[in-house]
Amino acid sequence: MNPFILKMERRDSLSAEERAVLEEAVARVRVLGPHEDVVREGDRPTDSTLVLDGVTCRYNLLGDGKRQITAIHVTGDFVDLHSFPLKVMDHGVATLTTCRLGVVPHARLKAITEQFPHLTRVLWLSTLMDGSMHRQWIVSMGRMPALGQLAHLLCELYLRLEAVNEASELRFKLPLTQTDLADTLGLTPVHVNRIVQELRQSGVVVWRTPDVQILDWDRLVRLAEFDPRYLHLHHEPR
Amino acid sequence: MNPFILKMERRDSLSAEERAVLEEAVARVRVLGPHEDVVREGDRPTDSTLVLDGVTCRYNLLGDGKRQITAIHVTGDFVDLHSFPLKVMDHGVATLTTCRLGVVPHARLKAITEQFPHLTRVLWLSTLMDGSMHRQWIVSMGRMPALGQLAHLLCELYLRLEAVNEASELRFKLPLTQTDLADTLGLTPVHVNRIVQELRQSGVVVWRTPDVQILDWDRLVRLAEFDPRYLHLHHEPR
DNA sequence: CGCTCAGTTGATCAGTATCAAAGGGCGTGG
DNA sequence: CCACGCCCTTTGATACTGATCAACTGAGCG
Repeated sequence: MNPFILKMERRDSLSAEERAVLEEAVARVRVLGPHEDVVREGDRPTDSTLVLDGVTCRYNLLGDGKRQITAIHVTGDFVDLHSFPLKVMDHGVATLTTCRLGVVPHARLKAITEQFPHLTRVLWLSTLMDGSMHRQWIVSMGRMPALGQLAHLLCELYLRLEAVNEASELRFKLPLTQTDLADTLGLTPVHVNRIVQELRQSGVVVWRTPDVQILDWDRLVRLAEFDPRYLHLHHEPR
Repeated sequence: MNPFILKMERRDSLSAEERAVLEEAVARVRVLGPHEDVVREGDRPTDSTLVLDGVTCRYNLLGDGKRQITAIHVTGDFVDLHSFPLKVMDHGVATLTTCRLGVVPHARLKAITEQFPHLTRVLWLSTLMDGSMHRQWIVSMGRMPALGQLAHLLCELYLRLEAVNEASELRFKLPLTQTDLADTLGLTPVHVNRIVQELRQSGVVVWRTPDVQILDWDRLVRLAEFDPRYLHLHHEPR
């Protein structure tokens, strides 16, 4: 099953027809190796991309080559659904690991918006959840120290992976390098290394890349000031 | 005319019927003084709010009372349109100045999604533009020094205000205190004060709150590494 | 006329960046 | 099967941006 269905059924019910429409929306599957571009800034995609398996990110490059990752997308995430109404990409999307990607033509998305109002709201919802995460990242970056910020990212990724059955028992795979994490958190790799060690030494996590095990969820949550509300994990009619 | 129509007609054409539907979507007008709550985190609004006039912000509060503003909304912005699919607010919305707000019942939004697919995509687009701005803020916060970050905010607000005829000739009103700015940039008020002075002394802006005049747009853009693409100011069918 | 709040200034401190270099795991080629 | 090379991680020393603490100014307003 298309994991986007799994993800969204945590938040709302889908009819059999809607599920079928989503399944059929995927025109083909694309496999990319790690660190390849999915779309580049300035592109005008004619398809949107759904992560069937693997980890991708959205990123922006700055003048002097610095990179900022603005979102991490895992199984079930519709990475660039927003390119459908937005038309022109204002950032790039790249794989972090080997990925299986579902290609969804904009024409099929348009057809959905013409024929399936509720399913349209579900697609809309999925982009709004991305927006919620963006806001939460802004909060972390603006007002949390580096350690809290990293702790927050771990909490978020654990719950998101759990929601698509890719994490359980406080363990998950985090196949990012410390440099990727630095670009995500807006820090330097050196500093990321130091705070990872701090998390390890304080006994909150066991972290042997790519395996992360959270030993003390409550402490991690406190460090992060984590409140899962923004993940909108509750099921209700939309 | 409802300024949201003005804003969106910069990005796509609306039919007379669609414009009428948007006009009628506003059930009533609410006037709030400065620094009042529009919605609070945890609320389940039954209406969404459109800024007819004034400046509002979305914000999150942290444990020790710190505040992070995640978005600034001006005339024509649909501040909490996302509360319609999202249902529960994961952040608060407050006025920064006296505001006239249009109240749009979720029931009417739902009716739009059932009957007007193109208009639905336009509403969706408006929330996606918010997402683009969020991402750009993440980039600024993560990879730009404080001065560039402030410069970026000025560039963005100027163009956004210009798009709704509230700014021209590089002049606009920015009725935020330096404390508000600090909460949006993730800095302290003291440091904001210092970088504002730096901008003034380098002759890039004349800034006598609330009046801002940009003297050297090109230099401001260079300081900010500003690229307006993310504002999606281009007109095209969505 | 005094209060309050925004803005300003100065001194010092802390967190993170920068620069430099060494260690470790893993795949590839010899 | 070993050695080399590469990338990621780790460590140390130092620099700098922005935070903190404290106090003062000035304007608006009751």
